[in-house]
This record gives sequence, structure tokens and C-alpha cells, in this order.
Amino acid sequence: MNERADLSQPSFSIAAVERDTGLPKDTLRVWEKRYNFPQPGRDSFGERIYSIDQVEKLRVIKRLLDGGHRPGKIIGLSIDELVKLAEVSSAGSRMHVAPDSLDELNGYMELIKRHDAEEFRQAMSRLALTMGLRRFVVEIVAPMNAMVGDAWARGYFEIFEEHIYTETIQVVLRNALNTIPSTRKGPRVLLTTLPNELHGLGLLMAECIFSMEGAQCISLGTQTPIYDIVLAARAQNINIVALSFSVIQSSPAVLEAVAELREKLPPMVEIWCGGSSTALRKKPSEDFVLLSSLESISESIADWRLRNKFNQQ
Amino acid sequence: MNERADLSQPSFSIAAVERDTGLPKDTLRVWEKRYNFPQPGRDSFGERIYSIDQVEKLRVIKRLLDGGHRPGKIIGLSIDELVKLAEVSSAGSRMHVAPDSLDELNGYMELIKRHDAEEFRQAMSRLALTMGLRRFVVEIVAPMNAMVGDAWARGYFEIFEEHIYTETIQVVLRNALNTIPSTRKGPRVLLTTLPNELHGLGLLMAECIFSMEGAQCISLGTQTPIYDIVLAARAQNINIVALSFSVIQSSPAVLEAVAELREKLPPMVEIWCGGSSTALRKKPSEDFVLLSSLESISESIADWRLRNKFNQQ
DNA sequence: CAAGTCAATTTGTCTAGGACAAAACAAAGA
DNA sequence: TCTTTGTTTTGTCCTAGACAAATTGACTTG
Repeated sequence: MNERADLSQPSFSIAAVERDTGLPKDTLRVWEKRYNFPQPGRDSFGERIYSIDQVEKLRVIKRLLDGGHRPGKIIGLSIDELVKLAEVSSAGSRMHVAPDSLDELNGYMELIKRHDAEEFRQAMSRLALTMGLRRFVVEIVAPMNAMVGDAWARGYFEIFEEHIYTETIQVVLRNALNTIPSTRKGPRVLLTTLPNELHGLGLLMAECIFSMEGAQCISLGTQTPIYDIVLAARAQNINIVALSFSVIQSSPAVLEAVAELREKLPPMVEIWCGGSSTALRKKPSEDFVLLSSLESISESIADWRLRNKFNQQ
Repeated sequence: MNERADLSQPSFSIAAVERDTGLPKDTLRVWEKRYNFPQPGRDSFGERIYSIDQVEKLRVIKRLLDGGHRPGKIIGLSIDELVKLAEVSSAGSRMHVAPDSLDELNGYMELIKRHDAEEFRQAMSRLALTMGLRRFVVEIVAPMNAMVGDAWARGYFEIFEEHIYTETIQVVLRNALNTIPSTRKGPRVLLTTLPNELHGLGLLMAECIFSMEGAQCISLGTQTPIYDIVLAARAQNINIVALSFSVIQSSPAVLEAVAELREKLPPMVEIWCGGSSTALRKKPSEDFVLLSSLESISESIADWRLRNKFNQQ
């Protein structure tokens, strides 16, 4: 019969694993040699085929790597141990969520898990209205992003549930953005992500905060090549290029890309970077302004306005 | 304004070239061996360093490749010849736009080219309101998509201008979608694209039409793995899975993926495929319903309702 | 006890050359 | 004109090795 007969257990080519985990092919191959994991099967052409279990373990490992763990130490652990480790190390990031609102957030998570997409959407829209957009983004969306990411890494959420979450929040935020009257003041901000970074939600959240501060936002969506960011910044008379990074990106690649952008961009144009990528926080850099949290956007804008009081009309 | 000739001439690592051009490292290396282009220099560690000229030529080549050209034929041409080729090969596809509205559309294109993003957005919003969403999608957005794609392939549009176009249309469409009252009737439709397909605009256009027909739309955004589409369809009690394909996808991969999905999906769940991919039109298939145009969505839904009159409540 | 220095280890990414299936093309047949 | 061959092109995978950059750990010094 055909090879599709065994598709009850889906298998992945090395390219598919790279796409799904963010781990480069070279790394996957060298891990196999060094740590004996993952040890994929081979198809009739001698090419690696990874099982769903291996991919899932790799996903958790990637997450821990991004959290500062080292492959040699954790790669031998079982998936249960990894998940436990992930919970411990992510427990810290939930600290600054007020405990009483944790129950509330968990309630929304359950809505998704129960696949009540419509009710979830309505709940989010209602919240955005009653809390105000800024608080909604900072107090609800940001922590929920982390929770959804966790749930996915732990296998509690399927990918499609994460997709539904992302899509719903996007609808709510875009809708809210439309209600903000556009101003003529403030810095002109270009928002985008670099190539290979396709998570657009962080970008949208940033755009919400920027817009509420009265900045003029031009979003390019995700995955704009560096050279095109430069062109766009020039054409749109941009003051600030704001970049969003999710965890998936590898550290040196990120910093190198930002350095490259810095070099090609006119000096007056500032680069502001935010997102959950740990790469940004490693060293303070002259190249860019670090937005350590969504709240810091407001401060940074106030600061920018002070600095540029006389240069702007 | 002066180039960055002031500093040392910018050079690109193979990873940077992959990021900027979309050409995989393996391909870059094998081209070097086969076609003697690009021939990067080497740094002190023996690693490739590509010049800005090489990267720019590679970008043009990539454009032509996506347009159907073959590397062996074009890789030896000079950059001027390549650009000329790009202009010629995109001339044909503008045929089936009504000539009188062509001027109007060209006017909007000029708005983007003049980088008047805000005015473009307002123009689009106004159009969507006055024409009605369906006509706006069918008569404006669909042909403009093609024109923007052309302009980009010809080098008339930069990537960032295409990004601005996409982003703007998305905002307008999502905003319009929000004004459609949700119904409880009609089929439940799951909208998404398969992995490797990241063009979400076609999906959004389809969602507009579906929603206006009173269908209940659940969008998963782009790039949902096949296995997760199946899970989502089950969880959300879906009647129709609607997939969007852009030109970029290779023919057999598309058909194979749809066949795989067909096999894993419950038989009552239908698969509807649309988009500009030529692969779908090659052979009529039992696996899916072909949506040959946006207008045909309406007919197909009417048809579906007839067929399922007694099964649905 | 804190802080700096230096060597050892870990880790990711690059190199080379080879292989091969799948896609695209071209030519011959119906 | 359309299908069906065979041939060429092309992308992606393979192995195995190398090495710089990052990190750790031991040691010295203020």
C-alpha cells in the first residue's frame, strides 16, 4: 500500500521539525550524534522521520532552552520531568499576575478548552471595553499569552486551540484599535518583525499601547526583511522602528540582525525591541532600546518626547 | 542620500542571506557549485561572505523563481536583464480586469506608491462601506491583490509596500467583518491554510464572503498542521473545511496534502479549496470542492444548504 | 567574601562533497 | 492536440569534521 497507511501516527521530516520547533536542521543532526536524542527512524530513502512524541519533547526542550537551560543537562530527561521543570521555571513569570485574577484567567482558558470560541470572543470583547484597552492588554492578554504558551508546551493545548486563541485575541485587539482616534502628534512608529518571526500577536499588543499613547503607528505585519525595514523607515519618515521577538528565535541571530538593522538605518531612527525573547535581555546594547514590558512603552514614549521636544514641530 | 559607503562595505553571512532572500543555505551552496553564482568571498575562518550586490541579484532571482522561471536559465543574466525579464513576464496576468475600473485601481496603487498609507486606508474603508462588503472584496480587493503581486514581481513595489497594502486591507476587512451580525444558521465553516502557506489575505476575503452568506466562520489563521485541522473540525463540530492556496505552493504537494486531509477527516465534513494556485485546477478531484472564484462561494453554500436541508436543524 | 582571570567544556553553525527523488522539460507516439 | 515516454534540472537531504563563541568551573587576588 502507500506510505499514508500509517498516518494514524503522523511523522515529520527534518524540515517539518525545524518549522514546528524552531530548531535548525544542523542542530537536530548534531544533537542526534552527541546526545542520542532525538533518534528518528529512517524512511526508505534513508531520510530521518521524527515521531510526534519526539517533536513534542523537542518543543518542550526548545522552550526550556529559551528559558536559559542547557541542552546537555536536560536532553536526557523524560518528557514528564521536562514538563515539571518547565512549570517550575515558568512559575516565576507568573508572579506578577495578581493571584485573584489568576482564577479569572484560568476561567477564560477553560472556555477555550471547552471549545466555546464564540463565548470566549464575547468575553474578551466585553473585558476590553470595560477595563479599557491598555489594562486589557497588560493585565489579560499578556499573562494569557504566557499561559497559552505554557499549556501548549505541556501538551494541555493542541495547536489548533492556540490558533483559536490567537485569532480571537487578534480580532478583539484589531477591533479595539479601530476605535482609537488617530492623532498627528507623537513619534511615527514602524512596527514589524524580522524574517523567521511569524508571531504577530505581540506586535499587535504593542501597537495598541503605542496608539493609546498617541503615537502614529505603521504596521508592516510580520517578517519584513531588514533591507525593506530600512526602505520603509525612510519612505514613511519614521522615528522609531519597533520590533517584536517571540521566544522561538535563537539568541545570536537576533542580536546580529538587530545590529545589522542598526547599521543600515539612519542614526536618528531609534530601534525599540520588545517581546519574550531572552536574547534581548542578555546584554544592554547601544543598538536598541529594550522594552522590558508593555508598560515600559509608555515611559519610553514620554522619554522620547522629552528628548525630541525641540526637533519636532 | 549617501550609501553606507562611509563604513566598511556591508557583507552578509550565509545565514543572513537565507534570512533576506528566502533561499535556503543548502540551495545557496549548491548554486555556487553548479552555476558559479553567487561566488561569495571568504572571511578569515573560511566562511562565505556575500556582497550586497550578490544579495540584491539573489532577491531578483527569487522573485523570478516564484514566478515560474528556472534557475539554470536566468542565473547567468545580469541584474538589468533580470529586472527586464520580471517586467515582461508579469504583463499577461492583468487581462481579466475590467478596463474601466483599471484606472480607478491604478489610482489606489499610486496612493501606496506615494506612501500615503493613511489616505489609502480611508479610501478603502469608504469603498467597503459604499460598495458593500461583497462587491468590495470581489471587484476591488481581488484584482488589486493580483496587481500588487505583479508590481512586486516587476520590482515596481518594494516588499514593504506590499506589506503595507496587505496590512491595510486586512484592517479594513476585519473591521467590516465585525459589523456583520453573527447568525446561528448555515454551515459551520473552518477556515485556515496548510503549513507553508502564510498568505492570510485570501483566507480573510473568503471569510468575508462566507460570513455574508450567513455561515458561521471559525478561522484558525494560517499554517495549521493537517492533524490539527482534523482535531479542530471535530471539536468545533464543523461542516466545511475551507482552505486557501496562493500561487507559491508546488502542485503535487498541495494535492497530496488535501488527499491526506480528506482521509483523516470524517466523510461528512467537506473540503472546499480556493485561491490562485493552479494546482487545484489541474484535475477535478473527489476529495474537495473547487471554489473557482470568490463568487462561487455563494453558489456552493446555497448548494450545500439544499443538500443538507434535512440533516440540519 | 567578592571579584577578576584563565583554561576547559559545551554548543551552534559552518564547511565539503556526494546522493537522489521529484519537478520540469522535451521528444516521440496515438 | 493530447498523452506518454525518457532526460535534464533542481532542491533538499545525507555524512563527517572543524572551530569560534558562549558558558562553566577552578583558581587567584584584592
